[in-house]
Amino acid sequence: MAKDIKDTLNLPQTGFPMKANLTKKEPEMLKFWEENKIYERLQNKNSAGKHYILHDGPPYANGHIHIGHALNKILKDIIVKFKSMQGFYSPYVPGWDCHGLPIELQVDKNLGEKKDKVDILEKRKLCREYAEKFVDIQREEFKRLGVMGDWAEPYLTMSYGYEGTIVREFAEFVKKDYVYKGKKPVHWCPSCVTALAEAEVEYADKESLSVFVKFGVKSSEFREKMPSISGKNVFFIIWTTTPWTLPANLALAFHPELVYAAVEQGDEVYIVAEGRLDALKERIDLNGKVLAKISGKDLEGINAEHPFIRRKSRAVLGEFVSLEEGTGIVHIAPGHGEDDYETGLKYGLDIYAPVDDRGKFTKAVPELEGQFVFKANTVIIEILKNKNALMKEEKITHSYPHCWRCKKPVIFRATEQWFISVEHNNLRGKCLEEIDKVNWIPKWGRDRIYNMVSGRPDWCISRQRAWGVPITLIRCEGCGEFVKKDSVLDAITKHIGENGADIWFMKKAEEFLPPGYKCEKCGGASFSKEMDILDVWFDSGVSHAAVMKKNPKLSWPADIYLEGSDQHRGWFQSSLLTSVGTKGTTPYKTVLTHGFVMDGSGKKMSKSLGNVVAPQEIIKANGAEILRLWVSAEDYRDDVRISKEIIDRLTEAYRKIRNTARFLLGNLSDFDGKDYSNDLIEIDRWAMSRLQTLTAKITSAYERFDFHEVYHLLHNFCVVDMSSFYLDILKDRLYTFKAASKERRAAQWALNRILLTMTGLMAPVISFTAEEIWRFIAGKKEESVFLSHFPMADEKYLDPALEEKWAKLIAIRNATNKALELKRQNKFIGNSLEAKVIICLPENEFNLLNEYKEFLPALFIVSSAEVRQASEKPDGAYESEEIKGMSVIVELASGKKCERCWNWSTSVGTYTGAAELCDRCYNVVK
RNA sequence: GGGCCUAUAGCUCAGAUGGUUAGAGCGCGCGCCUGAUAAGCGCGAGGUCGAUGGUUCGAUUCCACCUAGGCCCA
Repeated sequence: MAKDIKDTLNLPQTGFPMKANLTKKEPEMLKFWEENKIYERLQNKNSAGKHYILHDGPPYANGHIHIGHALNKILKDIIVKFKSMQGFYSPYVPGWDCHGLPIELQVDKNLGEKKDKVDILEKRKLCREYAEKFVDIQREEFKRLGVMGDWAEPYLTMSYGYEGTIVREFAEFVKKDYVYKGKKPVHWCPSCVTALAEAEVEYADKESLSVFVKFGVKSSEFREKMPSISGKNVFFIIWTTTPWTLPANLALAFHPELVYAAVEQGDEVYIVAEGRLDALKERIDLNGKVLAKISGKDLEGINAEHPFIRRKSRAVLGEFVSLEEGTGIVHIAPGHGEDDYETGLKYGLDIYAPVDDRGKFTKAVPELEGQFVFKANTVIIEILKNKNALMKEEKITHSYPHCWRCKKPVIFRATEQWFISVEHNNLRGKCLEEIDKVNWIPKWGRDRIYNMVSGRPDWCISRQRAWGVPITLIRCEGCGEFVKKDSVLDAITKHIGENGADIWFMKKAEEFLPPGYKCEKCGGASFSKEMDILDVWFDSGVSHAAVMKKNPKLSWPADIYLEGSDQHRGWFQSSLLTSVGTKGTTPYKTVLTHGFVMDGSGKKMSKSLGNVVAPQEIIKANGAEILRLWVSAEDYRDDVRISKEIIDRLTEAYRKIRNTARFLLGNLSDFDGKDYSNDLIEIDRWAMSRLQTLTAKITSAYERFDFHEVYHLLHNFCVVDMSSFYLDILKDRLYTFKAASKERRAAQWALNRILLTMTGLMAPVISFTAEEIWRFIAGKKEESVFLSHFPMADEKYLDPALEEKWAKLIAIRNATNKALELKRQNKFIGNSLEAKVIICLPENEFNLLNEYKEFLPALFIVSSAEVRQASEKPDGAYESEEIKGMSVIVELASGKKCERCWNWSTSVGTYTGAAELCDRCYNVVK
């Protein structure tokens, strides 16, 4: 019998599963997108539309993708999908950065012993294969995330065409005279006779000889600045752990903000930082009287005497000087240290390094010529002693860079390098101007890159490596002049564009020159090729030229670049420099940055801490969809976190969204698709208005790239407006009314609109699920949700006044729920349909609620409801804290429970043959 | 050490030109329902708004310093 009654209801029916089973379903959906060319069709559909170009920053083709890659690519995908659904022509051409050291090192590692024997072309071939392998791996991993794009035709910085563009852009810099050869200190292994990159350096403890050295100062230097010590025997004291760099000393650095003290000891006066006096008392027995003090910045320009070479050593200023060690005065050898080099550039000092490839002194230092630097330490100490310039020597153990191949200590040594000048042609100034034309999101990105560009040195573009695009310059063997003739540069560009950069290593220098070419300077006919490799940042930096300009689908400049905030120093800057250098303007209109992915406690992930979360694991356990939801839920402007709890919470949220959609689908299974908009009752119009408000807010959030708002808005809509309110109330109408009644059809019409809109709104984020829902929606025409237009708020249904009015009704409903809950706790009622409520309200609220008298049982989901004036409040009523003057009485509803609709009614039992039905149900069923 | 940034309930996020008991959702606890059921509904408990000083009648909101954390440099 009960079963029969149930059959008279319109219960939800759908094949849309409650359990998502994402790990299995996602690959099927990917196949659907691929086989049906959804991305391609989306592009074709919009090809006449306004362009919105997101230009992909190329990840490095090395290793599997990590969670940071996933964050970056999903963010890009959300933007591309949103813009595309809005009708913008927004093709996404992914790329990879293929050249460079990490790949070369990996190939070297694989080669083992053979690495130094294999020829450069063979090694380059292996590098290319290695990069290709990881391009393929990463491509599959990115596709698995649900990211749509031109995966079949990505850009690779190692493709011949791209290599040609790199050479052409480099040639542009040469033609415009930005490129020069200069010196810069690099890590150098004197045993392997090679430059080393930072990644090839290992730090290990080493015992060194450290020395305190006196630099004499002519007393006349202090006449004006420190008259009290003028006329005395004054010395600056320095401390160094590399005595061998003393022959290259050209300056002494002081901190501008530190105070320096002149200490009298015997007949000499020593100047050291005041803040080091205590420490030095112990270290070098410095305990004399302080005669005078002077600020560091006042010492600038004073000349000291080199202790054993006839040369001045200038007092300069450096922020890097610290009080942690030494004397607060730092010995500066611009050819042998990073700070030293920077300081040297600033003060126009020679980048001087009188040491050869094998770490031996050159003839520039006659007394040490031919001696290995580390061995020369003791000789230098002897010399210092003889000159009475040594205050103290001692052995110390400190962390020192070692070569990762031969494990021997390395040195820092200035070598010839190629540079792009940032001062030439006011490149820096122009970049700074361009920075202010860009929309930086978040806006502090502007300050960050502005400060970096303001302070950056010239761009060192040469690397002593094998894997990359060569610096394609040809040198006259006779006079050393480089050929910078346009026609020659253009010919080289053509060669490389057609044959790839390998051609540079296959042909002789002369083969790149016109037959019979003679040096324009000296007339020489013998030439050699430059063999250094271009910095890979130049490769990716010119992607705006190699990709945006060349790919006919794209346009220039890009609407947006989107990368991690580390790229303010990296790609954003190299792109800016190359673009401003050759084209005069920035290649991007907007730059959006995201933070890094941290573990659940905000700490960075590391193998040693064991807190690394791999995207592959989350995909396997929860599905890429959860990862996508995670990306949207986090505020990526700051660092984002990921943890089991976060993923668990998101999985819950996902289920809620999914189940809401499922409920809608279930209740639409018999919808006839006709227009019932004229039959809507007020709560339906309220729901429609809420839907428009949601659409407007979510659209705006997407436009502002505030995806976490999209997530919260969507989730809250499902939970608050739909599940716990509208849908809960609607069940009675949907289940118990006649299937084709206009009341029920009106509800279905609204639900259909809600479902369609929600699905479109979620599609850029939870694409798999949106597409899955889309397939279950009857009566729509596009094959994929992505081919449908992004939902637009329909003004006709937007009714703020109605929403406001209903906000009050909802408040009263909430207060009523509290009263019902008390009775439930008392076991007075269970289901709220067992109750009748009597609501007593003050004038305003009474009038409002009284308008809805007939609707109140539905609103409160009770069997009966009555409204009274506050003055009629009986004793023992529940008094609301939230709504002043409101009180509620909960009574048992009169009559009996209708077995069909479960409402209590006095009409139950009055129908013969249908004693278990209420009048409403009787009339439906009869 | 420098540049830039972050810190609000267990989690993800709101919020205030400084002004009554700081919000939401989830989770958690208690309960209801069994016609969204590995679902749905209700109620409730959770926060000295990172710490300390200062400005102010009043600061979580402004300022300074500190701590923790992050990116990039050194």
